[in-house]
Amino acid sequence: MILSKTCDYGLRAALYIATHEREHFVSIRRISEKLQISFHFLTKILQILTEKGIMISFRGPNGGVKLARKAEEITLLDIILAIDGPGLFTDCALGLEKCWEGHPCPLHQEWKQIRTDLKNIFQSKTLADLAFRIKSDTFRISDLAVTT
Amino acid sequence: MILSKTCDYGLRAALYIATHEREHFVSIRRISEKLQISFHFLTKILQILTEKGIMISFRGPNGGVKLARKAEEITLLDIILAIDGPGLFTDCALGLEKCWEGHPCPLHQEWKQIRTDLKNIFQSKTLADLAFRIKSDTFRISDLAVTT
DNA sequence: TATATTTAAGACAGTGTAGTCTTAATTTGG
DNA sequence: CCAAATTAAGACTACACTGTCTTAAATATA
Ligand code: SF4
Ligand code: SF4
Repeated sequence: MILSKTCDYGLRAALYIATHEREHFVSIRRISEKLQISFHFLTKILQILTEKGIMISFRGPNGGVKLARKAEEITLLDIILAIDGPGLFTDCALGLEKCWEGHPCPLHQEWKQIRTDLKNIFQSKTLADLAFRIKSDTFRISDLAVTT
Repeated sequence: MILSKTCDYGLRAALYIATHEREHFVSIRRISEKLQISFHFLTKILQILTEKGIMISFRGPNGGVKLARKAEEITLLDIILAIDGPGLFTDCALGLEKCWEGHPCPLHQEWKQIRTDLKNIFQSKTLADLAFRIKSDTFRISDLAVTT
């Protein structure tokens, strides 16, 4: 898996939130049910996103989490960096510790290109972009056929 | 990490072997020292490659492992599939279990392309290709500066 | 104020990957 | 045949990632 399971859950939750009103808090319980993710586990993941300033949380009745910025201003990369860190975009394909340019591993060129492509994709897609696709009902963020 | 550590070790060991004579067996002890990989762990990894028919092993003095086919005929993909399996080239970017084309996750297009690019790179590079780069002494397969 | 709702925090368990160690089997060479 | 070298096999340990559970803190509303 290219992203950790934790990160996949975080992305899917963020997309669920982005497909709903920005003004309301969405309860984690609800997200966990809709996306079929363990409630407690998801709580911890969203706490990370809250600490990192990507989400805002609120306790008590009608509480939950919501996006800290507009969905147009949050990229997938923001969430991936918050949860998995930058490793995917910096690590060596062969697991070498030090990547000296000028004396790199033999996959240098190809891998560097792939890493760049990957980063560009995640950086160029905002939550709003994907939320739009999801709302069109052609795309889904759960193994269930329908997610409301 | 895009490949498991086990797979990185397997690839690096295969590249080390490919940079040496095809006719001789190379001892696992030597590979582990040159590449700074735990001997016993590497033994198990190379056993996998032997089981899968990518390597041939031989016990006793002057024993070791060697490539079962010519280095020109073994691709990186062969080794990755043997160790990590096909998941990297088939799994969903968001971790969904089922990937219905026609109702996929919202990263469908982009991710499918990246997966294809990745597979093409690994499939188009043979051990011989990379061994050539390594022998030119510009590239390395260890954190050490020199690997003989 | 009391109760219900909801996130926060942290302890804890399960699982899989990574790594270590011991013993067995095979082969060579003296 | 015997000793040394080397892979095979499997038990075992260590650690990180995933997931569960319990208790605390904050908030709304009746
Ligand atoms: S250049 Fe080579 S050594 Fe450096 S990160 Fe890329 S693949 Fe790894
Ligand atoms: S199309 Fe979408 S759902 Fe299917 S594997 Fe690709 S990313 Fe995953």
